[in-house]
Amino acid sequence: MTQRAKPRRVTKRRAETRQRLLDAAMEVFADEGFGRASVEGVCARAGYTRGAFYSNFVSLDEMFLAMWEQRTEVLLRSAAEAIEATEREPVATLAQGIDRVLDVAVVDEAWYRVQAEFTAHALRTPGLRRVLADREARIAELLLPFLERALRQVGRRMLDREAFVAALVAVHEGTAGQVLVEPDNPVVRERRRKLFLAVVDSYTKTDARGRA
Amino acid sequence: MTQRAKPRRVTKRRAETRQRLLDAAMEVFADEGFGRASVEGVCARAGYTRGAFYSNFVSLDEMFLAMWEQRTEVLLRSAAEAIEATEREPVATLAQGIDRVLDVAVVDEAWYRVQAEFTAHALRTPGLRRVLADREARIAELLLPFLERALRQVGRRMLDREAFVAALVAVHEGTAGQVLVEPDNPVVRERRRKLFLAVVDSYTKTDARGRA
DNA sequence: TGTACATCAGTGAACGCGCGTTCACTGATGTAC
DNA sequence: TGTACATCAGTGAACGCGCGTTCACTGATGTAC
Repeated sequence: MTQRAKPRRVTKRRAETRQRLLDAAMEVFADEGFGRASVEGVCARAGYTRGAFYSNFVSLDEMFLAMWEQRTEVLLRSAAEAIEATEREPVATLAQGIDRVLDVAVVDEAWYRVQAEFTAHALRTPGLRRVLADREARIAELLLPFLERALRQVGRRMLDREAFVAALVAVHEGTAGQVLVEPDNPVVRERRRKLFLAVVDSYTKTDARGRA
Repeated sequence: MTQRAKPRRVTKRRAETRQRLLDAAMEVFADEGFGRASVEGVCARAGYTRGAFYSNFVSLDEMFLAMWEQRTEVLLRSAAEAIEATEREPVATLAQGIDRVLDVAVVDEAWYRVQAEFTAHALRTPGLRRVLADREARIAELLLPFLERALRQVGRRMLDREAFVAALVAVHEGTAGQVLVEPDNPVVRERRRKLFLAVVDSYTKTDARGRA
């Protein structure tokens, strides 16, 4: 029974402000950490006064969620595009397929930091676990068709689809942390690739029909 | 040239206070997040006034590091003990060995949250990456002898020792997150076990000598 | 297309609170004899 | 073992600042004619 009947005029300027604030939030959260970030700090970085924040968000918590969801969405979309580009050039070898997976699963430090803090935050905040679970489901949904096709091109097929995707995600997150802790050590990055290969090898088998 | 010549009397009472503050910090950081925690909050939880904090620590940052190092130390030690208890009852099957690994790599929510935030914090703070890297090295040091022995008992040996441990750690951290996001879903936990098994299988081979 | 008007978006000042940090002080603890 | 003394550990009050939050106001933006 709230008085939100009117559809509101809203528009361009407002949308831009909101977006600039969200972008500034990403930077500030990555630099200082979510917990240490202040409304004042985010607004200053975006070039607004604090009032602009309250005109667009209720709290930093709400803003963090909005920012995280938007960034996640963008990441998934760009991954989807990268994957579609695949359609044209089929995968020739398993190793080549792994490289494609690694191209999609980018290791970005700023995002890793934010993601780590968001996970901790979500585990601490009642309704947010589901948000993380849903994201994992969306990743699976997005990745499976691609994996299926790529594997077929190399004469393989998945044994347990869900478990396979979950394993890839776990390995991505676990090794991303290691890569960032020792950013200048190429051995760590190579181990990451090797572990992906091991997982693909374990969770798939050569297909009777498409052999070689 | 500081005036710290005197060895200071220090003792019991002080050590207890420090410990109570560190314990309170663990609770507060897990509950509210490191960034949101305040000196006041930690002291209140420990039952002291703020002065006690400044008598023992310079800043929350220093305290976080001290607390993290102490907890890490305790975890590693207790893991070492659990491992030594192994000496007596040899491992009969590979699956049994995996169970032992899973017993050591406990998934604890409070600690996971703190660890996630500490990692983000460390990536943000110049000298702290090394601390994380050193920890991984210590884990390897601790785990390798155990893994070697257990594998021998099952007639297997490691192909690349360092890569193997790194893979186990990555898989532990990646799947721990998944388990905590869906704590009531037994499938997720089972997938974790399965992934550990896959890794062990990939990074080791049956030993020519000790076959069956 | 131009103008007059209504509504909105963001400003900036104001208020107050929580808390970081300091410090003189006192009860606790260890030491010397 | 007991006592007197020195030093320390933690207290609690005080100060001030950063910042969250509110709100009357104004320039910007869209709408109607």
